[in-house]
Amino acid sequence: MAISKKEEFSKDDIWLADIAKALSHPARIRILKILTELNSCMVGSIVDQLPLAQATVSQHLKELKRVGLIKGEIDGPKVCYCVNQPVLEKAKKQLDKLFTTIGCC
Amino acid sequence: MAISKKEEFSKDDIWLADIAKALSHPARIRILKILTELNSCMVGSIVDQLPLAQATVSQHLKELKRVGLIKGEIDGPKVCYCVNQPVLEKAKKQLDKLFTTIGCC
DNA sequence: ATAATATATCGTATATTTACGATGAACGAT
DNA sequence: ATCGTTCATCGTAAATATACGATATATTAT
Repeated sequence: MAISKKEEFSKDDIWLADIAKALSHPARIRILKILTELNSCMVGSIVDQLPLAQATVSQHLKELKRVGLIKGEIDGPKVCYCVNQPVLEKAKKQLDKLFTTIGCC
Repeated sequence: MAISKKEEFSKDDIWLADIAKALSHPARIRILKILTELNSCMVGSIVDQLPLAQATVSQHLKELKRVGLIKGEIDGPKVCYCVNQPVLEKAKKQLDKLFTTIGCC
């Protein structure tokens, strides 16, 4: 695509677009829900509930981690992932702000 | 990516992911704001405010239209775009539901 | 009819995303 | 030390997204 023009927009818009990108695959939305549903948050448990290979799930987790929506703590050979509430709250706030700005509700 | 697995998720998750995808570029977030700010919503007015070529803006409008977030009415040689409130409201509702589900606020 | 204006679409180049198998790295148990 | 388990990363292939110039289409004005 030649050179990306994304950086020429406002910080806020770039940040929110990036959060939206992290939410733009059903697997990643499902993962967020699974992390909430399960007491355990091992990667294996997530893989079990998705129609995707372990390597693919790992990539999706990486994308969610990249924007800060989840965080992972190493626990022996396992990794325990969970939703990162502060970022989630910021995302909700910014999305609400956008919807208000563009006249919703 | 070989064959997409997106269809193997729930309708709701697919729909919300698709809305998120439409919001996943700062230009498209900016466009939604511009459509609200401007009394006029001609494509030309939008192009003037973005660092992108007309063809590129047209593509972004197409993506927003694809998911129903905006609609365009032909007005002579011009096209008047505006935010599609019902879809916007559904998007907000579904996003709120997601955030509530995953424990936010 | 012709010209000017507004927008969409086509063609194309490059970047990024999605998916997977295979491999590697880290840890716990034997 | 070796083995099994858990997860990330590498390499790779195909799909999709982004960007633009050029062109097509449609309407209004002359």
